[in-house]
Amino acid sequence: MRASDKAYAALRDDIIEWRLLPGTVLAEVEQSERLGVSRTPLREALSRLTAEGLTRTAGGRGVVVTDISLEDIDELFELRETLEGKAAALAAERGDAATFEQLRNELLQAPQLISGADPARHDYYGLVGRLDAAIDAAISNSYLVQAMRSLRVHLVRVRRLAADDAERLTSAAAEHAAIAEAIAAGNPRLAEAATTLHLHRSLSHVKATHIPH
Amino acid sequence: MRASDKAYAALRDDIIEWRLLPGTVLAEVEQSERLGVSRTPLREALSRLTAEGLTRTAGGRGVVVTDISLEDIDELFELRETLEGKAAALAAERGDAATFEQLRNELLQAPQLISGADPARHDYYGLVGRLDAAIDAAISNSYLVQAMRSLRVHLVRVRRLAADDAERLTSAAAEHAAIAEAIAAGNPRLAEAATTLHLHRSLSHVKATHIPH
DNA sequence: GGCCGCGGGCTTGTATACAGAAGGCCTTGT
DNA sequence: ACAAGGCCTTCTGTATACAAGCCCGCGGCC
Repeated sequence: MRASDKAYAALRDDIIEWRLLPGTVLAEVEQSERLGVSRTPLREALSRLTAEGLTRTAGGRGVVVTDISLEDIDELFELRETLEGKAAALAAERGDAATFEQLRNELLQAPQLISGADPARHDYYGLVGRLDAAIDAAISNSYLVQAMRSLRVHLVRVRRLAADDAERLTSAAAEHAAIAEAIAAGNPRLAEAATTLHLHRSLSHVKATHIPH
Repeated sequence: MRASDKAYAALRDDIIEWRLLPGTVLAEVEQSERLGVSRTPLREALSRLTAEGLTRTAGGRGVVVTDISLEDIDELFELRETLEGKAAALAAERGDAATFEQLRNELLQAPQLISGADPARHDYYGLVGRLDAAIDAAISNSYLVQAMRSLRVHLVRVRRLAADDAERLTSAAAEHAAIAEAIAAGNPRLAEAATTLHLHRSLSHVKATHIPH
């Protein structure tokens, strides 16, 4: 693995997991020493982070970790609703029914995973990730996929602000199952509606259980 | 201006204007000598281009200019319709009516600019750019704006493939005026519909007058 | 006492030297 | 003659040294 990739992954995780809090200045020499790489690959990592919006240049004083305000969360979900709604609709038109039927059945049994301990819960997140991947593959639009991918980074960061209690995860699993079912049924409008519903509930949950940093 | 910015702008323009054709390999030493900068800022420029999708890494043999296929154009406009449709709707909800009323009036007089020589036509493109900027400002969603901005780079590149005859530009001006009017009227669904109509006609025009490279 | 200007220190931006890896070509064996 | 293997060239990836810019703080001046 390249040193720049290593530095990028390390910094990205530190920011997403809120180990590097908003406002933290990332001086090049300091971070390069901390991560054990030289300044050149570190600069590339910082460029990528800044392009993604996780950091911003602070005019001659290095780059700083960007903040996420309540308005940012609203804007994020507004775009997410647009993109993922369209993605679900396209998947319903173009996707393979059997694939999503299978995912739906697995999602309906997800509560057993959620109620379990941490390793099982990790399996649940993997299942949701497989649904996302299946949708990405079904829509066959690389530009749309890339737009959603760039959003997911921020969304993971926001998710870490909320309390993922078992109750919410159980509801979310049912909502995901509804999306998969609509896609399997080949109903674009229903798939979009199910996605809208899920995202609104997710947003409400995040805003309700918001943990200040 | 930084050397990396200069190299980025030069390469980006060369690619968008089709002076660097798809498949061209951009070796670091070669390009750094051509543009009069060192390898370090040039690498940063190439990273940015690759992140935008204008180039892609060719596994150990530098980066190559990406191609744009017919399917790419379809995918591009599919995403564009989603994003700009939502943007127009949001602008209708949140925008200032007087601003868009003014833009509509100017767009209705645009045929006079289009029929003229090149400097006037440049004014027309500036006018359309002001409409885009007004929509960007009205929606007040930085994530959506950024997603559209990253798309526009590719769209300019595609536009260079089509013949911008006066007839099409006149029609486009009328379509833009319809969008501005719907936004000024505060009608989100109408604004979205007008945008959908405009984009479909643009896509048809591009595909009809497509110039192979 | 407040404001403007200048200098020191630290930061980023750039250039270049070095190392590692990958592809191509030549050679050699079958 | 063809294929496989190794060497060599050339590229990218990394490290470091150098230059330029910016902010902060101090001092003088109004």
